[in-house]
Amino acid sequence: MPELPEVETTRRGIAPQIVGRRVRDVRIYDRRLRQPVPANLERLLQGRRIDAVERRSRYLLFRMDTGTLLVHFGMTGSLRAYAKLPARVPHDHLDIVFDSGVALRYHDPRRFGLVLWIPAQSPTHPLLAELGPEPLEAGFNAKDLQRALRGRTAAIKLALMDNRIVCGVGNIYANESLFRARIRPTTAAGRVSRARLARLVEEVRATLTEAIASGGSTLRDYVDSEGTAGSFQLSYCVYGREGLPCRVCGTAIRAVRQGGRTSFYCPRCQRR
DNA sequence: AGGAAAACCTGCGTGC
DNA sequence: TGCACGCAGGTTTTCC
Repeated sequence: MPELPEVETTRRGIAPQIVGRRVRDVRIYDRRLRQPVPANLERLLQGRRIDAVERRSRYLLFRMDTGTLLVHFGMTGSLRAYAKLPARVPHDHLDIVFDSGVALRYHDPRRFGLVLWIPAQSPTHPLLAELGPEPLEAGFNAKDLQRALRGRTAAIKLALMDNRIVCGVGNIYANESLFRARIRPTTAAGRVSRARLARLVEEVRATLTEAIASGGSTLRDYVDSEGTAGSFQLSYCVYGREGLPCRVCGTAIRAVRQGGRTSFYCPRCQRR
């Protein structure tokens, strides 16, 4: 499910329901994720109050006085809030029940996701230590981006999806942002001019902001914390549109493989 | 050291 | 109907 807009949509849906609430019960059904769900998670969370729900890159961070619960959705993970939990279905991994009766359920068929505990006194967690700037914050700008990409021969799209350069931009939104900035995904990152990088920064911001406003994208199964589907997939210009006419010029959209992922672009609108 | 490829998983659509 | 194959929103590891 998750690029930044889907994680942020989930955060906004969940936070008002659980901030200030205490964990009444934790039930774990399947610990198998990218790393096993911690053996003592139940004890760590029991009775703790949620002070805040934050997002860094595609990580959700549930802040408590004793530490932070870190949740990542991998490719297919999701977190939903329920006033009353429904019957379990395959790939439900765990429930966190609060004193209000609201419960969060984590579901992840492919198990690329993560549920980890970070103690309050520990240094920056390795997963968070090397992350680049947030794309919607001032740290993501043409000047710093140009410095980061100087001399790089890797394709601009791969750089855009590199969490050390800028975090949270995945395959869908990298493709869409590059189309809107009129930059071909295969162009060497170090060869994109400052002016074009400035345009790219603006288009990444606009694309993500619009996607969040649409509640994210629902491709196969993603729904927000309330179970509502996102609608940004209806706005795609290039993603998943190989062979279909460009919405701007009518030229057939092309697909190419980069870094094991499919890139989509308009050969006429994105010349270099 | 940068960069490409493979690995980790399950589910679904397609084509034979 | 069944089966083989390829592909999918991410990240890490391995290999050149």
